[in-house]
Amino acid sequence: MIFLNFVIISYSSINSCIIRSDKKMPIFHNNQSCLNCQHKSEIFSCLTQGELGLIDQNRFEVSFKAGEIMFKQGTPSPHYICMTSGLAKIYIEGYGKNLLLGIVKPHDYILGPGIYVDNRHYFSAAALTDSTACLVDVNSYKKLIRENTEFAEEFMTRVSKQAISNFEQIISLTQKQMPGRIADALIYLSEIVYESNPFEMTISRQDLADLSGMSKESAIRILKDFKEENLIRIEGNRVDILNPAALHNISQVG
Amino acid sequence: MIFLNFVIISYSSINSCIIRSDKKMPIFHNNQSCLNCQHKSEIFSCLTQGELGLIDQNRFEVSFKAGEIMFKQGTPSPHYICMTSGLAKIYIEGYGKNLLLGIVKPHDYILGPGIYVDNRHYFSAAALTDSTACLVDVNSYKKLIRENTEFAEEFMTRVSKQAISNFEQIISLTQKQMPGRIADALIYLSEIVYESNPFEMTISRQDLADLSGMSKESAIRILKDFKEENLIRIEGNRVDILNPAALHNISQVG
DNA sequence: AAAATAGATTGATAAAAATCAATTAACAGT
DNA sequence: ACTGTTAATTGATTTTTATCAATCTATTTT
Repeated sequence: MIFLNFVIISYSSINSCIIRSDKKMPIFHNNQSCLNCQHKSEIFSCLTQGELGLIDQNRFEVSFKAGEIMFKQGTPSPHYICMTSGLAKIYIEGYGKNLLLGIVKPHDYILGPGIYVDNRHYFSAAALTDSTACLVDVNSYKKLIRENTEFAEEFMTRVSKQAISNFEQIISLTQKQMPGRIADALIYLSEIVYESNPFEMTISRQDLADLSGMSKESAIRILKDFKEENLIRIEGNRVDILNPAALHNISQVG
Repeated sequence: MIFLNFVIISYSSINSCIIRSDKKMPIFHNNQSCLNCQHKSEIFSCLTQGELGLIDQNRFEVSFKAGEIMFKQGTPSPHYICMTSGLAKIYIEGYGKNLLLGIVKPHDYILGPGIYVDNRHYFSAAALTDSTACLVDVNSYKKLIRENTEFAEEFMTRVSKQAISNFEQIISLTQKQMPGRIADALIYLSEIVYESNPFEMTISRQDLADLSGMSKESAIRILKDFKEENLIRIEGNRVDILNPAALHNISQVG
């Protein structure tokens, strides 16, 4: 019981930290090293060249096809994951259904509380689109946290910011009615995940429902209601938020 | 959006870290220092005498009457709180109603994600019974995290363990039906908070409802059902779990 | 002891949301 | 183009849960 979580989906991160050329592994689209990576998260600017090299030497890149499971709740977690392309969902497998915790994209990395407890995953991840990601040894990350105070402090700050937005999510799921929760999900997708409006929704209706803590039929009905109220327009997977102010209002009212 | 939280209610902590004698403040029942405190949380065993002294010099003790608010969501948070006697509830003030995140007792301390972000509280705390607590300067804690690697690592571990149990709470609230959630709450109260069976429930029905994410009427009805099924016995505030196995089963089934 | 107050309980009802069943649409493979 | 498969949609219905109103109980105040 009790509440209040931890780490996990960073707002941004090492990115383009692509492939280390290794003859035995398939070669991907880019094989630069972390050292000259152009899209590093600010948190990594705390690191020396040597420290970045440590990360670089303990990573490898994999690709996932849409729908593939990246890791599964309960399994050992020797790596954290930096998304380099595509989207993935993070979800808890609960009683019969899933709770979608969030969606990660390039610039995000995935790190769970298990790394400081028993090195197991406490949630699952699956690719939503064809994706590539760097898998980095967790111990090298923990080593940096131990040895670089600035890095550790920045990490704590990111974890904390995450925690604060999580509170909002908990309140949304437990205290808002379905329209409010769907409004929150649409705002999240538009403003945080796809960063555009209109946007192409690459998640299924079931995923949207899992993100909002309801059945997929209910999620579809709320979307329909919003459509009829001219709050949004939907054509296939293209979602256009016509009235963002009203949507934010629905989010507030619950 | 997204999820997954942070810090906050530690499983155990500095305790009996009672009053520093200060003529200008009311004197409480004990004025030993942290240095010879008999009930320190294991995490503080990482600290040197000097480090403990730092905590000792930056704390003071207050008492709260039952029902009094200890701090309020949104206000600045210059201290973290070590409970030294009594019980307190931690809750988020949501849309019209509260979500009770957990109950703290002596050996617990309260620390929120705000300390690494904007030094504000993201939840409120109120005394459930007459209580005493040490308020300790947050910066001295953060300083220790920065300077003592072992302490920092232990802190991360505690935060992570907390996070893991939080996942269970999120799943309970979002995926279980009312009987499952009340079962979880009763198990939490018996096994974690009061550590006894039967136990004297010092929280109100409204608090129980807030802890389980439902209306107080619904909480009462589920208790009645459990009583009629001979799972529990209730006399006033005394709760006796007659069939813990069945209660755990209800928790599992949802 | 009587009155006042707040909390607990109960029943009746309404609202919210899930489930079930069926249909339609989209799409991959042949 | 046809077939099979999966996802999306819709309507009908049931289940779950909240709300409302009233009563009861315990406790405190006078």
